[in-house]
Amino acid sequence: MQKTPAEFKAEILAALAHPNRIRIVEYIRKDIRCNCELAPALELEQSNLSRHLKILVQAGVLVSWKDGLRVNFKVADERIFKILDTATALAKQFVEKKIEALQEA
Amino acid sequence: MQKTPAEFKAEILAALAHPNRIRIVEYIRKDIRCNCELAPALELEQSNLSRHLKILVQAGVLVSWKDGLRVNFKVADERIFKILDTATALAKQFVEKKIEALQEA
DNA sequence: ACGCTATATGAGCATTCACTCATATAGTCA
DNA sequence: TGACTATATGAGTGAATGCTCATATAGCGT
Repeated sequence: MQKTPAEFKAEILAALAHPNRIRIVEYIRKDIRCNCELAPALELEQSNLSRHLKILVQAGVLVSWKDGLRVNFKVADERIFKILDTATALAKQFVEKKIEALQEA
Repeated sequence: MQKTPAEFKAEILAALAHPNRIRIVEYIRKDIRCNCELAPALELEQSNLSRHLKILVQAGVLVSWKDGLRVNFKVADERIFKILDTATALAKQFVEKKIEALQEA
């Protein structure tokens, strides 16, 4: 079945729309990391991390390649960070507005 | 319970990460729309649409105000479109790369 | 071959999500 | 007031998600 444009956009956003996946992407930033390094750093269970990484790769957020036993990852495109940074700015502004509204009341 | 930074970012992305909600936001773009106009235009059941709109408002993607019987909506911030447009560009590029890879093989 | 390390995946579980139908609420107008 | 319109919400359902434990696979070094 053919995917609609909205479905394509939703897919990449859905891949990013999870706290642990955001932590993974931000931890990797410009460096190259392997699964084995991420698990202890982010305190994620190995199989859980592996599944999150798979989701990110399948959505095109990360690219991965094998290096012996390890699988390395890097962020596929700088624009991923633009999305995250914009989301951060919006979230921050939204929370601040809410606090303002509370203080006025 | 205190929300982590990653959770805040994930929330706004999760609000956007659904095909129907993307369609809603893109239909509204810069215009002001009411629930009653969106339902037939997007072919969404009224209660379903109402719930999607609630999610978008709660995440700060849309702002709403009452006007008589109607509830009107507009997109809260231009940067929402930056996120959507970037996601679109990334999705497009990713699909194209996949097709290339298939043709090489 | 063996053991060891890194990663992937099957199965099961609890939770959340998207949807629909029916009903409730709120505002308008005669 | 009552009829009508617009929106919200309770309840139920099936599907998807995130997690964990256990097991499988794959590549290394001895």
